[in-house]
Amino acid sequence: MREAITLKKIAETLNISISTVSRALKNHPDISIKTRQKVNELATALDYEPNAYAIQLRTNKSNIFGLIVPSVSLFFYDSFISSVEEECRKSGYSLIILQTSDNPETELDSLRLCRQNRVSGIFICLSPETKNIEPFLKLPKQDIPLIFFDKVPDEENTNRVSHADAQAARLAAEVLLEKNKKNILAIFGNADMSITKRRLNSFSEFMHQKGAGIKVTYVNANNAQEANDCTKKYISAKKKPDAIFCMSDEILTGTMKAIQKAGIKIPQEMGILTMSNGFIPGLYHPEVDFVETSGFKLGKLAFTQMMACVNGTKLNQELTVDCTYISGSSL
Amino acid sequence: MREAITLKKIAETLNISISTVSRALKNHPDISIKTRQKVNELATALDYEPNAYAIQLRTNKSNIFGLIVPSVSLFFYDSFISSVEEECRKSGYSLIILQTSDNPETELDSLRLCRQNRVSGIFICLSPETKNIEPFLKLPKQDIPLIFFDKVPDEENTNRVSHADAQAARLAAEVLLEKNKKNILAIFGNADMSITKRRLNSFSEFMHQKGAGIKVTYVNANNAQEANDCTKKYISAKKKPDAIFCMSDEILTGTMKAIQKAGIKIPQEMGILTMSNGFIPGLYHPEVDFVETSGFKLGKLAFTQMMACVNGTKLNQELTVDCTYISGSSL
DNA sequence: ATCGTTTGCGAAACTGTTTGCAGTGGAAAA
DNA sequence: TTTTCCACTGCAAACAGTTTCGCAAACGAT
Repeated sequence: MREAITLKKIAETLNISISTVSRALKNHPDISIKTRQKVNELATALDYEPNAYAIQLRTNKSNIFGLIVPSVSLFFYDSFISSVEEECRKSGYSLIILQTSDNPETELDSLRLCRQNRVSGIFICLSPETKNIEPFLKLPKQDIPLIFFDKVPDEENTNRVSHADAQAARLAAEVLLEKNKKNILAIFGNADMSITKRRLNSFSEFMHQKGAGIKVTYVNANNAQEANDCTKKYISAKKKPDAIFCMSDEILTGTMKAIQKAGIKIPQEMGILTMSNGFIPGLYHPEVDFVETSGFKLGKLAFTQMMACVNGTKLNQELTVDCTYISGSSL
Repeated sequence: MREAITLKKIAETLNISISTVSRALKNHPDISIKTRQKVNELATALDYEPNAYAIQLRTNKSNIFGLIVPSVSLFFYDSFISSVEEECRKSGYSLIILQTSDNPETELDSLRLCRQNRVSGIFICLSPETKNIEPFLKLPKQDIPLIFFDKVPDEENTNRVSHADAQAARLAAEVLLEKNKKNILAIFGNADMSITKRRLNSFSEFMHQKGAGIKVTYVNANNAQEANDCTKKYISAKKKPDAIFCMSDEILTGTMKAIQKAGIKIPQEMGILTMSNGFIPGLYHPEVDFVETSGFKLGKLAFTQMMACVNGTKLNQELTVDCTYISGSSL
């Protein structure tokens, strides 16, 4: 094992003191230009890089954020991560990524890892299984900023970023109304998740208020397969729905499978509307209309809020990304 | 800013020395059970976590790997990352993720960050633009294990993991032969990438040897749009191909767009075969046949090779994941 | 009473970097 | 000659944790 290059090694090689080397590398005016040149040359030759651990130990600041997510490779998380990493890089931070597989225990392990690494802040998307969020709420008290994203808890006085779920679901309902749909199958996700509740409540509230004469059937599906199953059931009924609303990409993929298998023509026989970042809707033909919920935008917002916290601003509120309707050819 | 909990703080509170606290927390037999209990209680109450930086500084080992990738949110990378993270977690490592956007400069920045963080090893998928890989080849000389994955360079004496591209492309060609296709449009990726060369060479070699009477048209497409364009061109020709082979998911999405738009029936009018991890092919109806190139498997293999390096075994060879044909309904 | 062993704990060194302070020379000013 | 000043450089402490070494005190055996 070759030892790493340190200030000490450079100092010994040049027969000067460590502090001189340190200052020379930072172009400190105290050090003579001759010495600075010598030091810089040797440092470059040896590929010297300062030891982040020593700096972090000294300053008690880490320049690393932790990002805890159910899975990297699931629908929208990748784009969120991509977006946050990009912002981190711009601001000189790095990102440690931890997956929980929706397991609350693993979530706590990840939290511990973040704490051991003295991260400057944590982004977390809670798993639906997590009931006790106390360990997370403790963090801000220890001056570790915490940003909940996407699946945020209801607790007030926390930093949360999410899509404007209510607005987005309402927008979806408006679009369906405008397109004159009269018999809608609306498929939502896991009934326990607050994101589901908010989307469902807003959607149904709007339909109650303005949707006179419209029949809406509400269903919960926990995954793509369940979405597939219930779509199959409803489209083979006598009175088929004339439109299906899917709350998410995951549900859309299940639903589309059933529709394509049944050979139903879109949009002639049935309309489709989903909520998505647009990638999956764009794969189908015709391209599926969607209310855009962008992981990229959410990531940028989350990072902005994180930086505010790091800089001492205590927001402790929920910020949301507004959603827009992107027209496809499926309605 | 509340100060973090340290051994020192616990020691002062209990009026004992730091070393006693350290030993007590590790259940060192030297320390009396009474003292151990006192210390453990207080540590738990204060949510003490050892400072990873202090440990890493002393031991010069980091328990962190760096993973450098063009983009987190692009086709197969998410599943690779997911897989590597999972393995890291199991082995007590963490993962810093860095995106390069296929920019060689950003690649070098990421490398520097990894070095500053004294990562225990680096996984990297080079961007196609990168011509000079010298900075990366230096790493192993400094005892920083380096694993190239997916888009690996040709250099011998490096650790590489990739799909068995030649075997996979040959398998694809075999399948097309078996299905009795006679006029094949084969769309490959960026002509500069070694992964493209290997797949193309193997595919065409097989066709030359065994594909008597089969017409194969080879095309390169740099992205989904180009794949779409060239598919459109060839399927509107007088003598349509009876099968299209896509080298990757990215190409498949472009190709499928053109096929669906043209209303061509699959598999009756045209067969489709792609190389993929299976997610995207499964979205279409009928589901697209593919030769499986799994990011998950590749991630596991990469991690295995990394651990071998960390443990001092110098492999310096290319390992490959064998690919299998997964039958869909598109051939 | 003396010696050896065990128990329980503390002091100090070590990791790499930064930084305030304290020199050390040499030259110029008095 | 002496004082002052300046340009340059080194010393040492601090960050948090681990580890080595060794010191006391207590206890039993001789």
